[in-house]
Amino acid sequence: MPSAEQTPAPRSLAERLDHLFQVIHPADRGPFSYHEVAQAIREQAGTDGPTVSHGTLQQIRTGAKTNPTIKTLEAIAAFFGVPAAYFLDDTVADRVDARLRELKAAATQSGRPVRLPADPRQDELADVLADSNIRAVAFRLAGLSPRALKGLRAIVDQVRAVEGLPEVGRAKKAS
Amino acid sequence: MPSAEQTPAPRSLAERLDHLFQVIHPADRGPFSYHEVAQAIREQAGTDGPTVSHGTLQQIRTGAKTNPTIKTLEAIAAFFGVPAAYFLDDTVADRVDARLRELKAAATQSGRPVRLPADPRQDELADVLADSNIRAVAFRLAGLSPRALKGLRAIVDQVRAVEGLPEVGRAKKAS
DNA sequence: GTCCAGTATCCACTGAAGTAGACGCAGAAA
DNA sequence: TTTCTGCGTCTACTTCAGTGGATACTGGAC
Repeated sequence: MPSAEQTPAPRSLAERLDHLFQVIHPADRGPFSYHEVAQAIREQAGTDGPTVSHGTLQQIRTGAKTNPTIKTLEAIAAFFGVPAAYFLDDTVADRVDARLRELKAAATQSGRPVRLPADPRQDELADVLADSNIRAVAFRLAGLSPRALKGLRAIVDQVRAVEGLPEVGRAKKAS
Repeated sequence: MPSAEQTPAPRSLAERLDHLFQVIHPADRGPFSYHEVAQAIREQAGTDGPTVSHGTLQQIRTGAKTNPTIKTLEAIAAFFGVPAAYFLDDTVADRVDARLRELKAAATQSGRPVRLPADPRQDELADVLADSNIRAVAFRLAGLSPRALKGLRAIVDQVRAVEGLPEVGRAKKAS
């Protein structure tokens, strides 16, 4: 039952970031570019939050820099919607990767949401934010009591109805 | 599941390191000194591992430096026997602190120094196994609008607060 | 073919993290 | 008392993480 992941090799920081780039991206296109991520982090952070340059992203991903500061790490993690501990802790990394697979499967099942036909580039941005927000919610579920989760499930079902989304059959259980 | 801890959870990096200094030390004496920790890390690491100077320890603990590199963090965490994610992730920090309290209570009776030889992350396996309810919610998130997801995130955060769970996400609140 | 927009990579520069020595201040021993 | 030892703090210096512009490459539009 614990779909035992057998990626035994303790992956390096570069490999972990590369993995995020490969796995997390809009469904209808390829991975993010360094400039994209850097700019998104810059906008999302505003004035208070930490930012990361495209150069730093490239250097960390390619292994040229192996010892970033925690603020850099947190900024990157926040963009991809994963806890910063993902880069430091094998256990956290495995759990996150497992959940990422679940979310990816769920997203492909429900199909792409239809969005306003505005600027196609903004459409992609909205897609990205959606994925990121899903992860933000999903990670917050850990530790909640079954009772609370049941209540939340009902709430989400109601929200789905409001937004005109189909019901989720409980038979869906992509292993 | 962790009983709702009421202790004032250390939040900032400085507070967390200070907490480790206060909690983890030989039973028959006071806390470690910076020089002690620095030298112990130096010896324990040998030639390959990362080291930390006494100045760095003091600066981080007092808040003079708030953005260390991950190798510095890992070296400190290794000495105190806690996962490096302790400094970044509230959930990990709470779990470790709970375990530390247990060990301290047991150690003060037996007169042994407080250490963390065991892996404090084994508890997370239970969380993973209890994920069926989480999956049920997560599946329903796919396709929802960013606006709805943001609202749900707030709801989940409130539920977490009600159940005494720590906040999720970037723990940093750079003053 | 020529542009052009977007990409990854490289690299000189800036600034902050890390270092290690100096300093002052305790408390204990002589 | 003085001396010594060990402590935390401070700080000049070194090192390297982070930045951002330059560069070259690619694929598509014309």
